[in-house]
Amino acid sequence: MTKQICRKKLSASQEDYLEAIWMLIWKEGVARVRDIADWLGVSMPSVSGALKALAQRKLVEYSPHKYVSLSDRGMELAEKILARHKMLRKFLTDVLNLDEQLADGNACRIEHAVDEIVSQRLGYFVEFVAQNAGASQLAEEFKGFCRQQDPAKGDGPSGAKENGSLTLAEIKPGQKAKIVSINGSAARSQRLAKAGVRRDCVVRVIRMAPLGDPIEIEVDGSKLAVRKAEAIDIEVEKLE
Amino acid sequence: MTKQICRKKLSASQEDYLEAIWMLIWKEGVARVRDIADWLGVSMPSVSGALKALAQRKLVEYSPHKYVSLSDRGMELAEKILARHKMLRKFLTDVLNLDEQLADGNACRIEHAVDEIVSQRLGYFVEFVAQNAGASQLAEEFKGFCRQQDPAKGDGPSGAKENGSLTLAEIKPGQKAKIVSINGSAARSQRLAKAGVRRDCVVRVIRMAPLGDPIEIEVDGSKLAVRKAEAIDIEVEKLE
DNA sequence: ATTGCTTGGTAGGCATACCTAATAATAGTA
DNA sequence: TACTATTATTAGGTATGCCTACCAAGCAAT
Ligand SMILES: [Mn+2]
Ligand SMILES: [Mn+2]
Ligand SMILES: [Mn+2]
Ligand SMILES: [Mn+2]
Repeated sequence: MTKQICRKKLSASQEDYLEAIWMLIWKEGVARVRDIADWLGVSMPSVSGALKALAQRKLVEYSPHKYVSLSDRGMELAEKILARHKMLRKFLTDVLNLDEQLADGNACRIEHAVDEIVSQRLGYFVEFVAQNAGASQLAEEFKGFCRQQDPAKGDGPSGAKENGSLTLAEIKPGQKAKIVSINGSAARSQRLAKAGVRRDCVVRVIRMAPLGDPIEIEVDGSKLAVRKAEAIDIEVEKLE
Repeated sequence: MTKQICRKKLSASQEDYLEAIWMLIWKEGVARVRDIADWLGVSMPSVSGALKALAQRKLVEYSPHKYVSLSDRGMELAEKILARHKMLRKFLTDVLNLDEQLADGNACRIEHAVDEIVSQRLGYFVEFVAQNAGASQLAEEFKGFCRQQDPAKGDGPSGAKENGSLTLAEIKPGQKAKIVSINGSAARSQRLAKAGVRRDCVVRVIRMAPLGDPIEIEVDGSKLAVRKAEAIDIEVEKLE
C-alpha cells in the first residue's frame, strides 16, 4: 500500500482547528498560530502540531513561519462544521430558549457528535419552527411550559395525561392494572390472549427495560415480556 | 494537598463504561469484564484498565476476578447518563422522526456533550411535544415539511417570511435596502443616526459574520458594523 | 488430579492531544 | 544596523484510551 492521504473522519479537535482558522481568516484576513492558540485556548506548540497533521491531510496550506490558509477541501469542511455549529446554536437559543453563551459552548461540542443526517434533520426542524406560523406560537407555549416545570421541581402529575385513556406502557413497575381493551392487529391480540393477556384480566408490571422496552409483566402468576409497541395499544385501568 | 478522590468530570468513555455496567447488571444480574468488553466493542484489557480508574474514583466496586458492581455514587451517575441517553433518543425518534438505530448511536455520543441545563431543557421540550395536543400535530406537520425539503434539495424561498416587516438582519450580503424605521431605545437610535443610519437612507449589506453577528454595512460610502440585536430592530425595504 | 477452555490481568506499545522549557525566526524600533 | 519583543518551532513530557501478546486464575469434564 503506497502512502496516501488519510480519509478517516476528523477528530473533534481537528474540526475545531479548521473552524478557528476559517473564523480568523474571516475576521482578520489571515490566521496566525498565535491567534489560533488564543481563540481555542491552547498553547502555540499545540497549534503547530495540529497544523502539521492538517497539512498532511491537505486541509491547510502551511509552511513554517508563514500565514496559515485553508485548502479547498479544508474550506469545505470548515464551512460544513461551522454551519452545523450555527444550526445547533440556533436550535438551542430559538427553540429551547437558552442563553447565547451556553448555547454556543454546547453547540461547539454537539457539532462533533451528530451524524450528517441528524444535523440535516435538526436543521429542517429549526427552519420549520422559524417559518411555520402555527409552530412559532409553540415557542411561546414552550416558554410557559418551562416556567411550569422549573419552579415545581417535583415530578408533578405528569404521568396521567388528561387524555383519559391509560395504556400499559404508562403503568409503573410494581403497580397492577386491569386490561380494558387490546387494540392493534388481530394476530397480535390472539398471541397476547394465548399468553394470558385478555380483556378484564389483571396484570402487574414487574419492571421496565432501561429504554422502556420491553416491559416485563406478571399475568396469572407467570412472567411475560411485552414490547412497548404492543403496550401502547393495550388500554388499562390502574388498580391500587 | 493530601490524596483525595478526584471530583473532575468523567470522560465520555468513562460515562459509557458506567452505562454499560448498569445495563448489564440490569439485564444479566451481574457485570463481567467479558460482557462489558463485548457490549462496548473494546478489548478486555481496555475494560480492566477502565475499571481500575473507576474503582479509584469509588464509582465501581471491583476486586480482580470478581463481578463488577456499582457504588451508590456510580449508580447515581450511571442513571443520570442513561436518562440523558433515553431522552436524546426520544427526541431524535419522536420529534425529528429518525430511525431508532441512528438515534441510539447519536444519542450515546451527544449525551456526553450537553450540559445539565441543556439536557433538562431538551427533556422538557420532548415532554412538551408529547403532551401538548397542539404540539403533537406539529410532529405530523414536520414530517410533511421534511418530505418537502428532502427531494427538493434547493434552498427554496426560505428567506422572505410572509410576515411583511423585513428587518436589516434579513438582508443578504450585497443587497441594498432603504430604512423604514428604527425601533428600540432612543439612545441607540441616536447613536445609529450619528453614524449615518437614519430613516429613508439607503444601506448596503457588505457581509455578515459567521454567526450572523455583527453585520457589516455600507452607508454614505463609509463602513459600519451593526450588532444583530440592533439589526432586528431596524425595519427596511429591500431595493434591487 | 490433570487437562484444556474461558475469563481476567499484566506488560508493553501506539496515537492523540495537550503541556512547559528552550531555541529559532521575524518584525519593530532605536 | 543592532537590539529587543513577539511569534513560532522543537524537544521532551504527561494523561487518555485504545490495542496485541502473553501469563494466571477459575472451572468443568475426564
Ligand atoms: Mn467544536
Ligand atoms: Mn464550533
Ligand atoms: Mn455514550
Ligand atoms: Mn449512552
